[in-house]
Amino acid sequence: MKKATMKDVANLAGVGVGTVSRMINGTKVKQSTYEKVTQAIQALDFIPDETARGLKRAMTHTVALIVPTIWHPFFSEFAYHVEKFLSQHDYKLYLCNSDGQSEKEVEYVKLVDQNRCDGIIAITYTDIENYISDGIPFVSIDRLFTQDVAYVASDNKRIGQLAFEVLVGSEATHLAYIGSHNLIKNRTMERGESFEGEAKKANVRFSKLDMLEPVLDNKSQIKQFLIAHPTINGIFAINDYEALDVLTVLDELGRKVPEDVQLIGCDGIKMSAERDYVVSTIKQPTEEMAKCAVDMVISLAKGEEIQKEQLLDVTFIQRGTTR
Amino acid sequence: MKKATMKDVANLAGVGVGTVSRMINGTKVKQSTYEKVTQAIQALDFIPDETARGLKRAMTHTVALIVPTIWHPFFSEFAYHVEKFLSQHDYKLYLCNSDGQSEKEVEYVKLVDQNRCDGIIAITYTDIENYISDGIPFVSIDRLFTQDVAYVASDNKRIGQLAFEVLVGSEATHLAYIGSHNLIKNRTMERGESFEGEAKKANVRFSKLDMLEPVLDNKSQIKQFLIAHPTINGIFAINDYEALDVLTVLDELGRKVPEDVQLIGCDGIKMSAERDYVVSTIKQPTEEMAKCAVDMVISLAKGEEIQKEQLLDVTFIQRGTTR
DNA sequence: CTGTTAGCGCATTCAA
DNA sequence: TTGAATGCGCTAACAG
Repeated sequence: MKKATMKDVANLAGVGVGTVSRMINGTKVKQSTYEKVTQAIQALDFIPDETARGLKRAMTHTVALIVPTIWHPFFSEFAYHVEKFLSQHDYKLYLCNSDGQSEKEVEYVKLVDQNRCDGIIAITYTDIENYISDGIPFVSIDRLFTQDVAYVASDNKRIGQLAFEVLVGSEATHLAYIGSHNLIKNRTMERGESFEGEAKKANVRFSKLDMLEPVLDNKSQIKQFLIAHPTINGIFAINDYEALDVLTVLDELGRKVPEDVQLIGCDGIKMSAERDYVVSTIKQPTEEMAKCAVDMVISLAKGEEIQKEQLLDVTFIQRGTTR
Repeated sequence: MKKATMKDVANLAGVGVGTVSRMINGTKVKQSTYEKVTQAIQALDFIPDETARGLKRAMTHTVALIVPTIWHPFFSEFAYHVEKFLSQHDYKLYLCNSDGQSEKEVEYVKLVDQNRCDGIIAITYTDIENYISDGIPFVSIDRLFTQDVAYVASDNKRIGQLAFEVLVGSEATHLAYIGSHNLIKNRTMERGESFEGEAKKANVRFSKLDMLEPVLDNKSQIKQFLIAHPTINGIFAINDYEALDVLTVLDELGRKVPEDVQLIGCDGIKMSAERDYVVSTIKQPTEEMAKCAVDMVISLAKGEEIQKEQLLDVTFIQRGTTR
């Protein structure tokens, strides 16, 4: 049977379409009509056409999430929470994998102009700020824009400090930072900078390996570095993947973790909700970041004024790679 | 500036709206008008309103993907590929986390009736077949429906066979299957069944631990089982997570892998594209499954007739838990 | 090849 | 409180 429209409902209930529309949108109607219409809706299995509503209201109740790839535990955890919170507000989510390519990001940003979604939450590490037509509801994650773009990020400076505190607190005497970066300024760089800053300030022995992306021979560079600095006994890696690679290399070098060397990662990734963290780590508050981003983007979509910057706190998670 | 509409473009170019529409939809027009219109489009930054197109054509070029949770490497890999293939066909993807709850699945299935999407790809382990109004474009993954629902699955019988062949081929003499299942009939159960069948057929010593979900004390049950059957030296786990738990328990019991005991998981999960598999495993052809599902759902959305059953082949991936 | 027009299904204005 | 009418932006049918 063909899908029922509002007109069908109105006819069956013996009222005007306007009345049905108002009822659906929550305007109060007389009790008797309410019942008639409700019956008609049920009888016809009527479900409002969201496309038509979208056209009329110029609002889709949809948000696009742009990530480099959903196939990564940090992004998939984030996406999970974003969808959860959006869903609580009755919003739908477009999933957009950019593969880190600027052109794809730009393509997905157009979803707003096409009226396919009301706003965008994006994790990008390329240069797209120039393509964000201003005025579109856009919330960036962990990214510092020069322009007037809303963002939520975890406190990356605090991450470096915390890593320092933990390592020194458990008697590391020669610290090292191991990480990589690309040319776009993003906030993860601050992790290493503040870690280094703390070490220098406290006059603790410090070395670093900061590679320029794309990094092809990550593990061999790490190995070289660790051989060159054999006294390192406290390592802070820029993220948990890097930490896992460091762990592998340490193992190859026959160095015991955490007895000989302690290691802290960053991000707090887990393969999935019920699995454990992979190393001792500084955890980003993924769920709060998602909630924050959702609240912001919905507010922006409604044209409300918001606090454009949100910095959230991080926590240390103790696992097997520190004592 | 307000968004330009087709009418604006038509006015500026001095043509009718129909002409503009036809141009956008690829109908041939005279070279001179083509140029005029193209200029007007660029001048006005015109982007067609997809909501209006959707209303008119009753087609949204959007597909919904329902998964238990995107925060799981198998589902996020699958979702990654699904989005990639959809994108190649110029389709968008709604991400839907069901948390394994039937009500949420039903809610998301309604997206089709709301005209928010043209079809659905779903990985479900609950009893929703009754809620799928027939006729809606629905493709199920790894799930055996009693009704006339299209599905794509990997060859789960072959999975069990392959696991058997590999283990026996590398000289395991006492095989075991470790897994769990719930009450909904799904195809993963076939993995253990065919594995057991092969063992019986070949007269190889065989034990099994098949737990009923929800399993609360997975590892302790595994430990008990392995202690009760100390001669087991070849284990097939229903999936890679189960295999990881088995690995942990074996380690606790001081049994060397793969020297004392060999272990094969299933699914072939990786934390992300560039990371490695976590154990020796029988890999599901995730990417092909995604391609297949996308092709099927788009065909169904177009009203085409399709082959409703697709069984795809699996492969053994050798890693550190087998010799 | 092109302009005009009639809806797609709904929300909203204006009268009643 | 309600019905009727108008139009959101676009596509497709029709006439030229």
